[in-house]
Amino acid sequence: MSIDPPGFELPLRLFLGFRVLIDELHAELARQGHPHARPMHGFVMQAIGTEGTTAVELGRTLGVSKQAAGKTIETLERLGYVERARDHRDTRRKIVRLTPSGVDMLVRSARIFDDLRARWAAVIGDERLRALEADLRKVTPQDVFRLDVPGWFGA
Amino acid sequence: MSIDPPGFELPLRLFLGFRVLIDELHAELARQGHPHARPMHGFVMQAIGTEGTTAVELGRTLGVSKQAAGKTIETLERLGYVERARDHRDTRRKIVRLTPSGVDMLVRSARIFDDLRARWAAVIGDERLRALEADLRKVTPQDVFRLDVPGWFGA
DNA sequence: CAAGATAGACAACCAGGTTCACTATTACCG
DNA sequence: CGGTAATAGTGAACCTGGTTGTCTATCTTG
Repeated sequence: MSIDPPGFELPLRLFLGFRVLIDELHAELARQGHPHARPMHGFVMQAIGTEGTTAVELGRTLGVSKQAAGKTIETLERLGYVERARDHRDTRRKIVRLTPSGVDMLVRSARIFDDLRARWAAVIGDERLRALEADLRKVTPQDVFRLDVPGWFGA
Repeated sequence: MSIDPPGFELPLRLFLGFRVLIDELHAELARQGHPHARPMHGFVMQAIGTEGTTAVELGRTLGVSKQAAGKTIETLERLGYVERARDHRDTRRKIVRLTPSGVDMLVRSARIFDDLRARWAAVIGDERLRALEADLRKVTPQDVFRLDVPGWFGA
């Protein structure tokens, strides 16, 4: 029959948990040869997927304008994570595809996230972690990609 | 004996949970007369506290440069949430203090966060919510203010 | 009292987002 | 079949909120 914590702790803890995972991911990615990876890069590349996509499509997936998506693609291209080729069936379109380096980054990220999850499981217990994930699924939207991550904070 | 979800779901769910709470907070704040409140404003004002602070101090608390803290204070000042007065014992310093409107916003935020937490409790159960918070405390840093919230995502 | 530290402010820059405007290409329909 | 409408990409101008560097004014201290 303990007293409830103040309501503002919950969002803070959620955000801190997110930050801890993301920070550790990128520290480890840097060690594994991806020092320029940024939090949103992996996320965007996941949205690009193995099939490739276009700027307009990516913008829709991420919930940002096509111009913003275009800028992000440019950055990723400079870093060598994606490449663009024109679509021969529709010469307006430019297909964005992951390069081997981009795929490597995603593969490593997946492995690191699994390791981090295992570390959490070791701390709080396997059952509790699964319960935590199940509970969060109940109070969050299903569509995991429409984070509107970029820019949501200042808007 | 179910299969573990992929590790990348955990950070996403944490972030989504955070976003849901913050978005609902600001929708409700807008309804209650604070339509210009932004996610970081409440956070920064919490860091300013009832005692007041200075730009340099605030920057240290938040983990940003004093210039960035100064810009944020300007914004808050334009919105009428804080005011600056010079310190008579050290005329270099300018003390930043919450205005009544700023205090009102914080008070309302606290109440709304409590309500939102209660809604989560109704969905996943009181015990489970407490367990979730307790577990997150185990895997996140104690110092809740050094979020480095502003700008961490792009850096 | 001179030298160093500190507070605040200004400028230039960067990242990433927005909207508006424009071109090139494709799709549709009378 | 051809003209109109829709779509893909790009550029420009602007906003926010961060950064570093520099400068002045004001303590603080040896």
